[in-house]
Amino acid sequence: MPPMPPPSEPEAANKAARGGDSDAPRQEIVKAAAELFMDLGYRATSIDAIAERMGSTKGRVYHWYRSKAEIYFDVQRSAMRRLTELVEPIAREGGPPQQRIERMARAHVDCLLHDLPMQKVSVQGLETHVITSDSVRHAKAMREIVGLRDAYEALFCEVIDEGIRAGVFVDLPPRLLSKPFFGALNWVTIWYRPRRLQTEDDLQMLGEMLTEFAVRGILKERN
Amino acid sequence: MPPMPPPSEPEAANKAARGGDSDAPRQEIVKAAAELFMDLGYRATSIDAIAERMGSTKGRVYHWYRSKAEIYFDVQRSAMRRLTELVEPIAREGGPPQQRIERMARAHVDCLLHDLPMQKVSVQGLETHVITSDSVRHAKAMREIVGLRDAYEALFCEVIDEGIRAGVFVDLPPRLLSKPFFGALNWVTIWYRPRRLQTEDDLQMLGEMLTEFAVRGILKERN
DNA sequence: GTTTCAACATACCAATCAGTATGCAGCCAA
DNA sequence: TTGGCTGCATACTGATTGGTATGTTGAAAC
Repeated sequence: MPPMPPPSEPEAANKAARGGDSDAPRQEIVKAAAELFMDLGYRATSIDAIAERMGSTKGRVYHWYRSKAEIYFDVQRSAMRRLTELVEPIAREGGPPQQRIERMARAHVDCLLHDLPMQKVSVQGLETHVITSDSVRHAKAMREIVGLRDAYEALFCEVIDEGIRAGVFVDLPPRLLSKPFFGALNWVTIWYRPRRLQTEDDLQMLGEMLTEFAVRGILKERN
Repeated sequence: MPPMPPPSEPEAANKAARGGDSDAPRQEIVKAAAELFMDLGYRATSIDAIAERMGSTKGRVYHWYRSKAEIYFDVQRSAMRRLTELVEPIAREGGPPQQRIERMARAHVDCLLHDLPMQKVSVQGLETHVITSDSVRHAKAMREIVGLRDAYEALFCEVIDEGIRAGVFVDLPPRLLSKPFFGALNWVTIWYRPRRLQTEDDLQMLGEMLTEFAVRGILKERN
């Protein structure tokens, strides 16, 4: 595999953007790691492979991260942050619950499809494979990730609850109803493989189709 | 972990039941392996751990299997065989497509829930993590598993196609429509954790709820 | 110009683990 | 009773890999 050219993105002037923590080199590592986690899984991905994908060596990775698990948790954080940034504004909007949940689902799927590596790692229960190896050491980070996911799913559950009380969604516990709802959407991370000839239009149609399926699943039939 | 007592099942008289291949000790290994694959993932599961779970040692495992990948493929085969045995008869029955697809989905979910370890390993794209390590050596076994899964999914696609032509299901390619359909059902292998206080009734209600959600997703709305 | 330090690269270690080689007990046939 | 064979257990090896310890370099600070 030929070494990748340096990213040469507009990397200027975000040095101390955040608390001095989340940097540009860290994001590059997270991206490379997410791609490998997606293809090989967490265990099978070696730090050397992550470094090689960036055209560097292990030293660089361990300069920015103290362990592989820490990289993994950053992948999770990034994924949840992007989803929340996209979906939360829609959830806070007004309007009928049916339209809001549809727009939220659509944004959710679009994010999955356009950021597949990170989102695939995040969305599947891959975490269990990590915690079991070091259940004690990373308990705090695990709780944080679980908290982020719970808060994100709560956005949907609240809108679903609204729709139930309005009588337009089937009358079941929102927490339970959200499971197959997310299933219909998130399953795309399991079966979908990006093709060469796939256009942006194809992705849009796919997103629309999955969204409509999921919404039909919660809509009460109106005879 | 205390060593498990010997299974002491009715293990008599199935010695040469099949072609002399699939035996009772092999099934015990497959079961132990499936449970560990589910909890830890393929890579993180060591042969020693599989043996320890059976109260034996590595020698026993390697007496019946030549590699870890071979065990993995047997888990897949067993899972697909059970599903197909349950669902195929329903698919071959007569009756309206809506009722048939509902019964098939129900049988599918029930099988997932009652055989979680094997089915979870089978249903998720865990396979990719295996092939990438030895893509050439296990290509044949991989093709077999993929073939089994394709044939199984085709059972659903055919009934869906019937329903589309009858005008009761939404008019989309069955192959595509089946993706979120399976997603709504299969996602249960990701979020569901068996609880101590879970009764058989709870499982039944869960299966019913997921099935109804999935069927609503393909049903054309009748205004 | 030299001190300092961030940002890496290189070399190395210890642990894990798939797979192999070998030992060994019991059973069955001759 | 012996020879062979099945069904394991035990001992061992080579390869991988997470993590550490130690160089090295370029540039800013003074």
